[in-house]
Amino acid sequence: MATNQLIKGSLTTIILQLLSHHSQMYGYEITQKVKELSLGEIKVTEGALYPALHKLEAEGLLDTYTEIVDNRLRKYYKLSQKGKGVAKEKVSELEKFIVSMQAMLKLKMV
Amino acid sequence: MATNQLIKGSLTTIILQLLSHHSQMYGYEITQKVKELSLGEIKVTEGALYPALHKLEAEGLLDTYTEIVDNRLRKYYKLSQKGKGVAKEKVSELEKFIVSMQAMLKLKMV
DNA sequence: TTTTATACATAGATTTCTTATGTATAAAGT
DNA sequence: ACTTTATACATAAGAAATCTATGTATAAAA
Repeated sequence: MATNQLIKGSLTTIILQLLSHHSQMYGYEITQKVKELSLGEIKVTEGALYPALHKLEAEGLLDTYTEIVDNRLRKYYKLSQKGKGVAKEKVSELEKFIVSMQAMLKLKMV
Repeated sequence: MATNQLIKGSLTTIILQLLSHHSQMYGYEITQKVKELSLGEIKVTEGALYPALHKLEAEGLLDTYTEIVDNRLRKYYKLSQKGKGVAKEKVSELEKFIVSMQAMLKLKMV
């Protein structure tokens, strides 16, 4: 499983999409969920994930709270009201983008 | 048609994919082909395209030649032998990535 | 005792893109 | 006649997003 550089540009949308389908998630959980859903193809690095989460929080798209579980800190993220709207827009854009990419992958030799 | 930031990271692969299906293309032609295939959804800017083409050329993945057509310069790019191999790898990675993205887009609320 | 897993975070470097700018020809619109 | 749009290349400065490396800390497994 190589860290996939294709994720560049879509990580934020992936985070918003996951949080649209889970009432709350913590950082490590997101990395594991992406790994699981991509069948090991996509690895989200911490150096990419945490700054992305902090940025979304700073923009007011995510709300947070912390919990101690098994003596370890967890910082939970959830979509704010504003975040729910932006998530819909961004996910919709990603869907269109995927359709476009598929059109480009279906080419036949000219 | 907004310049799509989702393209980040996949532009190089798109170029290689297009050149896998056209024996040669010039820069402006690539921008138009992407626009056409994406139904206007994806606009490749010149500031992104030309540096990407030059990099691929410097890496030995693309060969070039120029032609004057209608009194205007065209610089044609085509895959080198090495480029053909790399194109296959990169396109295969992109296909896997798209599959992963679809898996993430199909989520249901948990 | 060491490695792996869990869980957060940041700093510096790198890559990649956007925006703006520049040159030049030709066709189309006003 | 003049301006805009299309064609066709290119680069520079800046912004944005990522990777790699590093750091702290607990717990379980090897």
